[in-house]
Amino acid sequence: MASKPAPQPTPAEEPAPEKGMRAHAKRNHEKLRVAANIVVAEQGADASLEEISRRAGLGSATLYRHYPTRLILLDIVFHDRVEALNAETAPLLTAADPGAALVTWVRTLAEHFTANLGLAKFLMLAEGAKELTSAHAQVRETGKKVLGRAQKAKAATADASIADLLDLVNSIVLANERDAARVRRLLDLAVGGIRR
Amino acid sequence: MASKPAPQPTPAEEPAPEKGMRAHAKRNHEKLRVAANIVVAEQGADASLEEISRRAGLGSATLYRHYPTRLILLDIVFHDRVEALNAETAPLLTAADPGAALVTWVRTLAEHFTANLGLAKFLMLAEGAKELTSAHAQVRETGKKVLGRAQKAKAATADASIADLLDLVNSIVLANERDAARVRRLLDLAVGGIRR
DNA sequence: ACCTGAACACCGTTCAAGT
DNA sequence: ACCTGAACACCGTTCAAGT
Repeated sequence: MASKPAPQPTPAEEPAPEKGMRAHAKRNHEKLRVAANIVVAEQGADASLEEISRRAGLGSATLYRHYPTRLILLDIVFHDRVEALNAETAPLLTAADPGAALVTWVRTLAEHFTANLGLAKFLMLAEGAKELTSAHAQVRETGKKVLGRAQKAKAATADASIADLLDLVNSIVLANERDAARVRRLLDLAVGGIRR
Repeated sequence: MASKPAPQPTPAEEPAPEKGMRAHAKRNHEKLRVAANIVVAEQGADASLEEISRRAGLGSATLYRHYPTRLILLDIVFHDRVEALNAETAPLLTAADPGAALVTWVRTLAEHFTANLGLAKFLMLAEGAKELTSAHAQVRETGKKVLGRAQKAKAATADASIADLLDLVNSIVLANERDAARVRRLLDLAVGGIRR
């Protein structure tokens, strides 16, 4: 058992060997991620970056080094949530009743959006920046198919595109993000229509 | 004609007589109002108060003296627009077709909201702060009656309240305030419903 | 009575200087 | 290679000091 394998004579003036630096940076990365999760949960997509670095115990410039843009940071924060949303809506693609599936799709989105403050705005920002990763693109793709199936079954108006539908959901969520019951009520109204 | 009615001996250390001061203050008031109109038209309800005072050529503290809260300032800025909206929607209360009147009411609101950046948010803020002046209250009252007539004629779902309807309109407008065509499209969808 | 510079407590973002 | 204090250009709001 060669327990001490001839350590490289690392100069004293260097704070740590390269491997140690990377490990240190990695720990900071992680600290920032954890802090971002907390602060974004509290403040949403517009969370103060200063506050995030403060909670991580680091300077704000370090946050910028690790996450050059807000969108990149939000992408890390919401990655798992987007995947969970996709997993939950996937079965709707083969559901027996396409009309009911569409309603469920809208309600599931609303649930995830109100349960995760900032998620709706993040998806909007990601679309606007055309930085769609596979995860976001899949939200839209699933929605498109669910809507298409409902339209083919004459269970949804042919007028609406997936862009319209996502925009409608996002608008209602953004304006009422902290009131899940209200979001659900307004979405049900919009899906059912006001006029008779 | 007693032209010089024994003027009070105003001390020299006072910069101007009371009447002059009031006129001066009134002019500043007006400068701020004009600047607010311009900047709010550009930036909406969240317009920078610093920018408004800068454009008025005054210190921001002076703005606070004249308009202690943002809501008070917005109330001045939007007063005429709210009255115009009320004037335009009033005939809908006696329109022949209550269902069509409801659709027109929604579209008229949308037009005014997109034509006047910040108006939708101002009305929301005013409701939240319970500082409804008669002008805002009338928007709601007219809407309530128009909706009620449509419901009585079985031309609108009995599920929707005026609060729901205003909230729906406001949500869609706020998220798409700079794209009037998009607002109209999404509102038509919501009024007509997605599901068949 | 009215106005204002300056202060205070915040932002987001960048960069020279440190290790 | 990585981190950070400090700077820069902004906010909204308040207040002592000026006239």
